[in-house]
Amino acid sequence: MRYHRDDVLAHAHQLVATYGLGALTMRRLGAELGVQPSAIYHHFANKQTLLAAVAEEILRRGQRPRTADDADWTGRVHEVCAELRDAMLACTDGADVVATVWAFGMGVQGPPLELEAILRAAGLDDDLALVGSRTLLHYIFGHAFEEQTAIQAISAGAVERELDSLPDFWTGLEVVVDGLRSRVEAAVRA
Amino acid sequence: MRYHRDDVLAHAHQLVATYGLGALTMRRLGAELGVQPSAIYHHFANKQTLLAAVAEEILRRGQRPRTADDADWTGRVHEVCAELRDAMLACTDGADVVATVWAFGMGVQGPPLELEAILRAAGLDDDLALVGSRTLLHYIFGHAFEEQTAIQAISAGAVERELDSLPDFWTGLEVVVDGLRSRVEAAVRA
DNA sequence: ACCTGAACACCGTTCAAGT
DNA sequence: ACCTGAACACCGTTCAAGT
Repeated sequence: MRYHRDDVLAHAHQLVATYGLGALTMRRLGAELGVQPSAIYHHFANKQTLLAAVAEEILRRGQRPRTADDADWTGRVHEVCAELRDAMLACTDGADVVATVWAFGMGVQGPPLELEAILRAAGLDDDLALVGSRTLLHYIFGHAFEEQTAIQAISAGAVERELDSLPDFWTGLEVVVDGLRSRVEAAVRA
Repeated sequence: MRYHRDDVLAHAHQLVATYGLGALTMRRLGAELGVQPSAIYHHFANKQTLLAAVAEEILRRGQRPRTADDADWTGRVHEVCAELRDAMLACTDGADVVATVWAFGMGVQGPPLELEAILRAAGLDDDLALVGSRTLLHYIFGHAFEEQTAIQAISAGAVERELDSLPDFWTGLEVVVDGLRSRVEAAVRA
């Protein structure tokens, strides 16, 4: 059996989604495809590149059509944040994968660019739109990573942490959005 | 030569601080101490436990005396956030280590508890103080992790990202604090 | 274009046994 | 209490060679 890049990527994504990031191994991926580990290197330069592709795939699968709602910037921010969060939570270790790839500056540029554009359209200058976009991202990544890790740690039996000690996602997001609102109002007044 | 737990921990911390998280290996740690890899397991149950101890050590070394300034809660929040951030940035991969250990719910409880207490003292109820503390933490972890990774990627020659595309830490923190301020003012009015 | 086979230089962890 | 020595079951990556 001979594979293309997309076949290998699909299998890599399925491996992560089903068994978690720890299961994504060049050797295991090769074995599941019935191929030598070294064969993977024909499709991806190294594991980091493969992982970046998996992150993009996680986001791609989570994409939803935007509801045309140009009136309120906060509604548009919520929509993008919810899509990003849901995409990560739909995949085992999804937050870890996406946040790691993002931190290394490899791809995962859709959501941050979209948030930046929304904040600029709301009236913020370029610098503040960048800061706002990144602050939202850090919050979303941090919350999703923590929530996902806690859920998995609990379901794995290592009950060292209680699920109810996890604060609600939307309450925290609202705090950040409130902070941005004060900047938007100041910008609109000027 | 025979070692105690603290000797092993000090060497593990130094390994991470000098060469990064990737250099922290049970085998390498043993080799540097002139001991078999299996000897480490006499002092730490496994690598995860050792890593948690390293995270605590990173925070311990970054501890600073608090300037007694009870008047303004925002000043106290800034102080804790700055200490946490500086502690992580003082160690190679410090943000990665501390955020990972935190997400796994093993230790690293000082800063979040301190932030919670400050927010409660400012007038927020328990739920909002928890949300606020976590939101600040996610922001600090996310920003420090990204900044540290970018700096190291650039200094390693892999210049795929520009340092000036990193938004300022304090501007983003101010956005979150502004969001919290609106909650504190609402709580004080009630 | 896609893959094999073999090798290199590593991992974490366990466990019986030693002092 | 602290460590040895050996083993088990893995890693990512390279590279010449095959079809």
